[in-house]
Amino acid sequence: MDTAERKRLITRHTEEVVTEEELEELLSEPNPSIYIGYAPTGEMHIGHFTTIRKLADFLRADLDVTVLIADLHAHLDDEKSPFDLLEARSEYYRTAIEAMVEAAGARSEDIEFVNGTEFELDQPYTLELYRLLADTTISRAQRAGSEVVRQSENPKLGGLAYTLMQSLDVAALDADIAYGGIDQRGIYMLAREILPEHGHDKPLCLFAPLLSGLSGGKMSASEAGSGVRLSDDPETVSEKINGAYCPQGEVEDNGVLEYLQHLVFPILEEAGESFVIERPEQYGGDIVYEEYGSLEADFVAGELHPQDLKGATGETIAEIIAPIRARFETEPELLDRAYPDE
RNA sequence: CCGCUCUUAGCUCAGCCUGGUAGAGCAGCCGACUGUAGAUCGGCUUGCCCCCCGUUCGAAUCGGGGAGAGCGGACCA
Repeated sequence: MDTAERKRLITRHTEEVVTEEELEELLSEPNPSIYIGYAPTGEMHIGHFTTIRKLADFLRADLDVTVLIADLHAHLDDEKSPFDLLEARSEYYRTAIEAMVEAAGARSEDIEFVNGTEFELDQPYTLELYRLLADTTISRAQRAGSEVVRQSENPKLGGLAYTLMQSLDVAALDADIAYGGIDQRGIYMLAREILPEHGHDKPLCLFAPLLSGLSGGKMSASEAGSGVRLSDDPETVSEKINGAYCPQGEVEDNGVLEYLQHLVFPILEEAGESFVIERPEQYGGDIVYEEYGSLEADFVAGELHPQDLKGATGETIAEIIAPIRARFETEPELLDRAYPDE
């Protein structure tokens, strides 16, 4: 596989590469590596899946892929996860991520998993962390983490340590590329700024798009109806899609279209399938789309009605998450232990 | 260590002074209207009023004790 093809695989369906030149250069070196970190907090949803799907592309492009289960981070961020649940949630996250990778057509054994507590408590790491703490202003760290760390009237120090630790993780895991949702941009830009000052390599960054919530705002793990959970059954998926904010002809803040663009079509494309919308004769009969662009064009032109679109979208998404959902039906205790109060 | 403030619906808070067992906004749910959703209109749900003890016929409200949170001061001879 040539460099151009590898680059295409790595960057397709992403939001931003920092920088393309650096990526091309990196791909000429042996064994380039990429990592993504997840703080095991709320239950995973299809937004996570859009991001994790890409790991299959990275493997195809012959990158070394590491997934960090950032257990400490889950607690440092305003104690989103109680300390006592870190282990259970880490286990759930790892299983869910493995299932997503498998569903994306790759082998989860090809990915290296590491928990934060396996190295973030070691002396070299903590010493380096203290040096970063000594060298970074509060406002700089706050700004970098503002899209990731929970903001509150009385912010804890943990949120600031979180940001520096995530920056340091890139170096500690020896990753050439830091990958994550575009919300992580602030933190990794900080990493690019401060890691070289402390004798580490400047990481490349690759960002995935974030999906809007179905009610118009950002998708949130804590807001039950705002996104499709991986554990939702087909009926629930359809209900959520049917209830989504989806103004006719409008693309802005339209969660349904975003799901199609960033999740459904990329998967169909990979599988060589097309998107079939069943539609009553009175509204024009069934219609088939091969790619997202023409669907959006029809939608904007008013030739595709939201209700027809929602039906097909719900069904397709339910099929997409079916294998992941099945994984947890065989081991329901994974979810029960991770979220005992739900 | 000392002082002050706060704790009431999922969230933000009002009510407390002048006791009569609780309200608003937002959220949520259900209808109407749109071939979806939203918006709009109509309707509805929800509470250990932080805990314990006391006063009282009656305590969210008054008194005492305690817990949690926030802020400030002091200590730095």
